[in-house]
Amino acid sequence: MTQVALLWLRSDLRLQDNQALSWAVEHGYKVLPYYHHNEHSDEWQRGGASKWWLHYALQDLEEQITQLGGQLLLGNPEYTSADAIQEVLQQHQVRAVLWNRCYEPHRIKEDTQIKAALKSQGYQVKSFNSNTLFDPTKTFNKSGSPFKVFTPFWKSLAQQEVAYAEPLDETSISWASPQLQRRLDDLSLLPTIGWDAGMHSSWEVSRSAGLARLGQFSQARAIVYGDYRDRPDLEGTSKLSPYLHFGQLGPREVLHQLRSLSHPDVESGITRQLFWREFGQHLLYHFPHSPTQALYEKYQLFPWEENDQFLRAWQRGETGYPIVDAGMRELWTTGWMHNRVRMIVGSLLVKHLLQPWQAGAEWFWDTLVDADLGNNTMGWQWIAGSGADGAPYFRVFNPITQGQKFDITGDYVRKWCPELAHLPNKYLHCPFDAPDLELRAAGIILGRNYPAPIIGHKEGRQKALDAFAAFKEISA
DNA sequence: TTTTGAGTTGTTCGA
DNA sequence: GTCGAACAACTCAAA
Repeated sequence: MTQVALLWLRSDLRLQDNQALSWAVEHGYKVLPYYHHNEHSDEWQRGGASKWWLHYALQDLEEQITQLGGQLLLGNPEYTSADAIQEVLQQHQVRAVLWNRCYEPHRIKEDTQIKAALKSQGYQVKSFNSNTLFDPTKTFNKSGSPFKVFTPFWKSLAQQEVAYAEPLDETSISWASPQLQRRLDDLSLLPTIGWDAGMHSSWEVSRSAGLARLGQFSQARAIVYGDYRDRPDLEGTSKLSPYLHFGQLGPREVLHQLRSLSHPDVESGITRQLFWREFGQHLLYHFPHSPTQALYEKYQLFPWEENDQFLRAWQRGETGYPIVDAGMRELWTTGWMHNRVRMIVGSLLVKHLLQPWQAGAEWFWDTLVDADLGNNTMGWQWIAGSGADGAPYFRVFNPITQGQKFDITGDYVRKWCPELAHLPNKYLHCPFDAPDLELRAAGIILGRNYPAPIIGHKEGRQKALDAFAAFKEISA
C-alpha cells in the first residue's frame, strides 16, 4: 500500500517550487495537503489585512488541489499547531510529515518541538528550505558570522548558484483523501464589517494572478525598474510582495524568471531587491530578538517620547503632510503602501514624532497584506537607525521635498487626499505654505478639512537630532 | 589579531 | 539651479 505524507503548508501556498511536495512525489508518497490557522498562539498573530489575503490564497489553493483530484485538509483553529497535527494523525494513516521551514523565531521554536515529538512517535519528519533562495541557517560571511551589512551579503550570495527545480507535473501527484472536513469559512479570516472593498478592487489573490503580474512586470517594467521604482504616482514597483510572503510565488521561480532576462539593470534593480527580502529572513533567523528589540542593544536606550495622539494621527493619515497622509490612507484602503512612501511615513513617525519604531511596525503588521516579519523588522530598524546599516543619525527625511521629488505629477497625493486635489503642484506637498488665496481657491481650510501640520519640519528634524545627541550621552 | 575601506534609498548650507 | 562638503561616529567584512 502506498504510504501517506502529510504536507504541512504554511508560507508556501503553492504546488510548484515546493521542495517538501517535490520530495513527497519523488519518493512515491500519497500527499495529504494540510493547513492550520491558529488564532490562539500569542506571538505575531496575523493582522486583519493579512488574514484577508490568507483567506483568498487558501481558497485559490483549495481550488487548485480540488481540480487535481485532491482536497486541502484544514486543521482545527481552536487547537495549537501541535495538537491540531495530532488530531489529524489520529484519524489518518500517515507515515511522513513534511514542511518547508519558516524563520520566524516563534515558528522555529514550535517547529522544533513538533519535530521532536513526531520523531519520538515514529513518524518520518523532514523539513526543507523553500521559502528563501538560500538556507539562512547556512549563510555566513568569511569570518564565520552572520552578515549584518547588505552589500557584502549581496555580493557573496548573488554569485552563488541557485538550483532551479524542474517544474513539477502536477497531474502526477497522487493525493490522499482527508477523513475530516472543515470549511475555510470556519477559520473566520474575513472581516465581519466590510472594510475590505478597497482591498478587493486592488488585488487579485491567486497564484495565477501572481504569475501574470510577474510575467507582465518582467516583460514591460523590470529593465526600467530602477528609473521608476521610487515614483508612487506611477506603477513602478512589482507589487509581488504579498504573493511572495504567502508563497503563492516561490522565490526561486521569481529569480529564475528575472535572471532569464539576462539584463544588468534587472540584476542591479529588481533582483537586488529580491535579495533584500532574503536578507530580511537572514537577519530574522540570526537575530531573533530583532522583531521587538533593537538589533544593537544600546539602541534600547533611545529616548522615545511615546504619545498616543501622535500615533493615532499618523495611523489615520492626519499628520498634515500630504505625502505621509496619502501613504497612510493608501495602506488603510488597499493593504499596501509604496516602498518609497513607507520610508517617508516611517521617518516622520520615528524622527519628527519620536515614536518608537515598534509602534510603527505593529501598525504595518496589522494593516499590510504583505506583512512579513523579516521585511517589516528590517525596514523599521533601518529607518530608526537601530538596525543593520551604517545608521547615520542625520538621515531625517524631509516630507515636503520627498513628496515633490517622487510624486512628481502629484497624482498620488491627489488620489489619496482628494481634499487637496485642486491645489497647484507648487503647494500640493506643503499646503501650509500656500497663500490664503490659493487655499481658498482650492477649497481648503487648514485645520478644518485638511489638518495643519502635526509638527513643523524644521522643529521635528531638530527634535530628532537633539534626541540622538541625548542618546549618545546616555549610551556612551 | 590588526588594519582598512566602506556602508540602500538624506538634508542642508553655502559657494 | 547645481554642486560638494558637512553632518560624527561606529561596525562590519575582508585582507
